[in-house]
Amino acid sequence: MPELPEVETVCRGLRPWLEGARLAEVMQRRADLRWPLPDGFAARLQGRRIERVERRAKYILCHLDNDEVLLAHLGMSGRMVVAADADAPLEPHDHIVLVTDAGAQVRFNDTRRFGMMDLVPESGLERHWLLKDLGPEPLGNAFNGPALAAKLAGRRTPIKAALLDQKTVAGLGNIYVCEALFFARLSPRRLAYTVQGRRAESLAHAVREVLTRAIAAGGSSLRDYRQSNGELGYFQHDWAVYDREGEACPGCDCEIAACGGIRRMVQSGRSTFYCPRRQR
DNA sequence: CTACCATCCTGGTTGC
DNA sequence: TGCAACCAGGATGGTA
Repeated sequence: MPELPEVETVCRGLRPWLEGARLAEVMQRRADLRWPLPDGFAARLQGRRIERVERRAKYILCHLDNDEVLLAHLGMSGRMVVAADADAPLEPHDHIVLVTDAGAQVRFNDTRRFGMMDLVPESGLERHWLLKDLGPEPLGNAFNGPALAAKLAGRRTPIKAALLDQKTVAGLGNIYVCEALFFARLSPRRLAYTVQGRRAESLAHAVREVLTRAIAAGGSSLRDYRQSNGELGYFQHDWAVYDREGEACPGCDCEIAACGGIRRMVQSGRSTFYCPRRQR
């Protein structure tokens, strides 16, 4: 699912409804998502004020007024839906419902239930087992060519797999890895340790660029994903290679009949889309 | 370290 | 049309 641009869009959509609001009521409709929810989950949220909504990688962090943080991940199919009508009946897979003192409702809906929520003390946030090994934020100051090169040094795994690894850089998923490799003109098969110097510079730049453009478009909408106001993101129309097998490469001017256009292959069990002519 | 696989779930699409 | 197989934006954990 949702990768960094979609999660960023969700956070931006939630802020007007949640920041500064107090949770008047929290409905927990099942005991577990991907993992069990913590003991007393709903009761511990009830009455708390949400001070800030932040994003770290693909995680949503709601900082509460008691120095705890509501940590959430959307998994593959998770959505945060702001209910226009608070009386509207709950949908299937609406697992958690937050009701604010202003009467707004945020419903966490997750069909495949690969998402998670947890309550974490602010002081131990960085040491949380899901956060402690995350690499740098790709849009932060710590992410650049040399930093990426250092992470890739010595790694004999394909660059595609290295970028999907959240320890290398945090927040990329299958779509944006394919897109970034295309713009950096690097083959997804290239071994990670060979991406150094100018290539690492170019890749770091491509990652930043594609994420920035995707956020500006409100993310990509596949089957499940919508912005929290119900609008669709539209970056899926801007994909250069993802889900475009057989189409013409937007960077080459060759005849499709001759080159076959964009290819699809499977790497570590996931689809990779690329242009074999342009990406080396 | 690395690759590979299974796993958690549901639902939409494809192919026979 | 029916039904089964396959596929999907994520991420962990085990094995060899």
